[in-house]
Amino acid sequence: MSDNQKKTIYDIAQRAGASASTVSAALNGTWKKRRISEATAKRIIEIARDHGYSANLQARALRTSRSGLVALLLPEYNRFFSQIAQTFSREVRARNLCPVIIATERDPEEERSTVADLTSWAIDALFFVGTVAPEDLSRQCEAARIPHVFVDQPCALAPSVVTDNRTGAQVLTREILASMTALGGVGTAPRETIYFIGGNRHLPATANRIEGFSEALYFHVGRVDPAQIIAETYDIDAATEAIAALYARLGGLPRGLFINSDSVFEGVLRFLATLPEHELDACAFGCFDYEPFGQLLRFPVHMMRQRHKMLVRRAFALLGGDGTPVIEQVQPELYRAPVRDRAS
Amino acid sequence: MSDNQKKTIYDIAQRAGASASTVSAALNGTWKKRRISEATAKRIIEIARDHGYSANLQARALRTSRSGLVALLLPEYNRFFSQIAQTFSREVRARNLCPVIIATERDPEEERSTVADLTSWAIDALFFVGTVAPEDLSRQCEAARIPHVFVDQPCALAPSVVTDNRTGAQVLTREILASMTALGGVGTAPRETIYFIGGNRHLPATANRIEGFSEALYFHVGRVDPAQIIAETYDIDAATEAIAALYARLGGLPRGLFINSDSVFEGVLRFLATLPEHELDACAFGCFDYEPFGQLLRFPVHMMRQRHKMLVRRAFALLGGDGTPVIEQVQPELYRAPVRDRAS
DNA sequence: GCGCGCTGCACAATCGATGTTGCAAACAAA
DNA sequence: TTTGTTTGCAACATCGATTGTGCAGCGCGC
Repeated sequence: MSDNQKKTIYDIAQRAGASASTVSAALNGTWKKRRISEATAKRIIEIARDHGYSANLQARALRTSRSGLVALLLPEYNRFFSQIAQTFSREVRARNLCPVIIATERDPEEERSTVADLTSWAIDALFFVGTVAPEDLSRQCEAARIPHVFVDQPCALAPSVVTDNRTGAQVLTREILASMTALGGVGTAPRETIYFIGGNRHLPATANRIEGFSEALYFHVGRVDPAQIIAETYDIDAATEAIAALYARLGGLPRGLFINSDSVFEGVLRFLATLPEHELDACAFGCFDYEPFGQLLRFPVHMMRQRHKMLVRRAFALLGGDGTPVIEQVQPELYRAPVRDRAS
Repeated sequence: MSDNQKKTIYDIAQRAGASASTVSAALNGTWKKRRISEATAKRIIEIARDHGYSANLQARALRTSRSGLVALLLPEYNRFFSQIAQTFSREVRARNLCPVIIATERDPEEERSTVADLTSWAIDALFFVGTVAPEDLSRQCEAARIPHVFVDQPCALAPSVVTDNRTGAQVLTREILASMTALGGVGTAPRETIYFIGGNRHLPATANRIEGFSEALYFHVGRVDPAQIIAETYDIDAATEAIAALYARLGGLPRGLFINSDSVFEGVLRFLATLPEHELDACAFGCFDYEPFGQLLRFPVHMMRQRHKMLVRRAFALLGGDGTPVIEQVQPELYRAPVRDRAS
């Protein structure tokens, strides 16, 4: 029925015996404003449908200088970021826009050039998740007048939505301490206390979690030893080494462990899997990230789940604002691991 | 230094005392072909850089009817698909193109309309991963003359790259059977044999895995009971129920379990976590998907890792072809779980 | 001094959709 | 009949980059 050639408004105009501008108005819904009779509009719309017309979006974007594209920059597709991507994708499509998601692999130069590319595409808005150099990126967007928001990693120059890492860490730490109490109490001796492991203390997220951790711990036992905080990197292999080193140094596991992310969890677990079960039973674990498989281990692990839906929704809401730098905090949720019954 | 207004080739042309066409040629590298002197070209390029010029990609795409966008459609961002997305993203960017990744949530209508949208964007190529209605989508692309490839789910009308599920399932099954032998042997009695659990027998991937499973099993014990195959859905809750039902029916775990995907694994594990350890030790597990946490459980799980990089690379290679329907198979890799020593 | 070929560039048409402006026809008011 | 007013639509310029075509100027041969 429809020729397989590309259709333009001019083709439709010819078929309808109307002009291109009339067709345009009919199809993009502005026909009322443009005083096109309802009859003409309906007729054109039908003809367009019959011929399988679909607008050339480049042409539209060129003319209107709005692309209908909304972009998300993320470091990589790990579990957390993938969830963010998923929600982002839904939210964007719900607004009849097109999501563009790009992983920049934590490379600042890659971030820069990607933003430049997106600028050339006349992106309507830009979301940054966990970027390395927020301020630079914000300036870049500012120059191109692109509305933007930061998620998970705050920026001093633009609206940001982040997890309340400090409070979250306090809550998680308290939960671990409670479990430790059940396991024989919290003391100040190396083997009787809790350790914070993983993450990068120079990044805001980790820094805030360390703060919350320290506060909760200080409140409980009155002191915090810097040696209790091991936070140089999120690297998974480094995590395995770090926990092994700690184990060697203490002559066993400590009574509590605050694991600072999914990837660190995986690394730590690699070591833990080599230990006999009774050693694991004598340690209380908490992880600041939610990992479904964490529920399925043979020992309980408390987890802090970041609310990716809320983060993304708030970010969208902030986009509507005037771009003033604010930092919104979203509370994470505690998953409280049930105490396993060791019947067998 | 540079005004914060948008720059066009006309602006640059003025600054350079040249014409727009010369600027265009200089900037997009065709200046040699167009007999622009090297001196002029260099000068223009420098001026463009100084003024922070970046081409309007809509205009370019409109004129050339090539957008430089390459799209990937996937059902959702689970672990496997996220890895695919990651590699896809890299490969596309390595070719100086822009990746557009969209999740269609396994909804055929969503798939259709997304492809229509992408068509309007004059996408250069389209990758489909795990789509519901491959043939319809292929016809749609054909009509719009968009080169396309199917990954992970074959299409009868277009080039496809899929994991060799049949051979993979054979290998995995053999591995599980070997472990079962060590656990007391493979028999035909319900508790002494192996079960296939999860996935949808009406989808090609699962169907092929069932084939491979059956072949390996038949070769080993000479018979396969249809009751040994439980494959109605990938749903995670359904998996928990299915394994619980099986456990109830058999009065315990069977001696071997073939788990047909990451999500099914999670569901099954939810049930397994409630069992005493010695019951788990008496069963050999295999999972057709790779899940890092699977290595870290207290019992061994063999896993088949799909080679996402290879899948994506082959898909790119097929794009170069003439679009003839072929199905390329990629062998998955076996992760052979070490036998845990139960010292403690 | 004329013609020829080459070099180096400018001109202008074009891609498809948008929206401002203009202009007939229809109708109303006077 | 003349003068407004509204209705319904067509013409045309425009967004910014690409590309076929044209044409000066120059060197060279004869």
